[in-house]
Amino acid sequence: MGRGRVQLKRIENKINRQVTFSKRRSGLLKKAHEISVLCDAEVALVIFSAKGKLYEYSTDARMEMILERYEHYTYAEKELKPPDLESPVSRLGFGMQLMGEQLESLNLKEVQQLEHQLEISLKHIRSRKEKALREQHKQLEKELKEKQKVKVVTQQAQASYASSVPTMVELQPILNIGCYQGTGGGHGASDDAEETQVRISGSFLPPWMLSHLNS
Amino acid sequence: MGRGRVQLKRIENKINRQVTFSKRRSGLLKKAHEISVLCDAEVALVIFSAKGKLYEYSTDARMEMILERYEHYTYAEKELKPPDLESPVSRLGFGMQLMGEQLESLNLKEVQQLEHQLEISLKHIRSRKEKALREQHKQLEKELKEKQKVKVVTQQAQASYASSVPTMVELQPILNIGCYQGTGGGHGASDDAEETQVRISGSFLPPWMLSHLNS
DNA sequence: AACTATTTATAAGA
DNA sequence: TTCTTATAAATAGTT
Repeated sequence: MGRGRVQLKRIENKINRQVTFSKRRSGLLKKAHEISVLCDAEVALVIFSAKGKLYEYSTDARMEMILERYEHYTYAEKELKPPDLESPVSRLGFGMQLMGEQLESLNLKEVQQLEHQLEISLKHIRSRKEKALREQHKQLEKELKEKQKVKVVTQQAQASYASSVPTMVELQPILNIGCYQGTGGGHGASDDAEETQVRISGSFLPPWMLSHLNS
Repeated sequence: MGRGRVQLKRIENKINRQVTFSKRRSGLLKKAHEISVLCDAEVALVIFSAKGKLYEYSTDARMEMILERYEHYTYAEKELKPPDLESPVSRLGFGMQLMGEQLESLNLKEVQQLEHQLEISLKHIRSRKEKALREQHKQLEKELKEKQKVKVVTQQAQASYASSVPTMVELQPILNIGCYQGTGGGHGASDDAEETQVRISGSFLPPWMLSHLNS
């Protein structure tokens, strides 16, 4: 509507884009209000400008109620999604994702609280990792000794090998390498009985790192 | 737009209302998409028909994220309410808590993945913290300069007039209350062209909604 | 921020 | 419902 046809693509000229945004925004808000009144519909409209400023319209100023109604309406759909969204890890991932989106808008205090929380969590995780590592070491050592025993039994003269059992220090890198293998998007073929999924949205990377892959 | 002028009031004829709803709905969705693409804006539009059917549009199908962004943006206004358990930060905290409880049951691989994710997240958070710190610093410096300016002015005033003349500092809050400026339906940031609006009982009303009040 | 030439949206009719 | 068409509205480019 105007002197030229509209190409549906981002207006590159900044001034032009700003002016058009201003004009169309008021047009959109007006039309949202009109359909609401004329047709007895309930409308919620949220617009963030490119600069991040918020504009909104909602029927009878009931934004929260309409959004709640929306959440309720779409609730069933979300529950069917594959990953268990209620699992702690998924919830964590979701929180992280949302936080990534909003990081820019958090204030200093919030950011500091988050940092603190993450540090604590990281400490717990590492402590747990150490324990898991130790357990695996023990297991491997045990298996090695078993093998050694067999060797000793079958090759009775090999007693000198006993001192060559790998130490913890030597084992470490092997373990690390072995355990990082094949984690990309796959879930362990291990016990599915446990609900302990670490997979988040098909990826282990925080979603905001992948944002450039999205359309 | 059509063969007759539009009265902004509910269309009483049911058939007519339904037809108009259908037409205007598609028009509204189209325009929401257009402003989103043309102007690089983020839009969330939710429409419930009178019969309760849901129609929606959101930029890049990111409805949930846009609504979260909205919730966060308007958080300040809702500060009086109990903590929002659905907020990303709350959600994150809850996830962390549950995860702590379940840590023991994670295997080594899962724990390492979690550690990795947390490290990345921490990096993001810290980067954001740096930025927030810098911003706060700038703001403080600015305020200091302002105060010093005022001091100079008021000291001069008090020197030449009676001491009962209000200082700028005392006047400021009064001025702010008396001359409240709406921000074009937007909140916060001072960018984007402004538009005069009237705030009534917690809602911003744009000029076009008040047209029937004008003679 | 106003002003128009045009394009778009759409009310009514078929 | 869908299409057609006359007209009202929105708005792109200009001043």
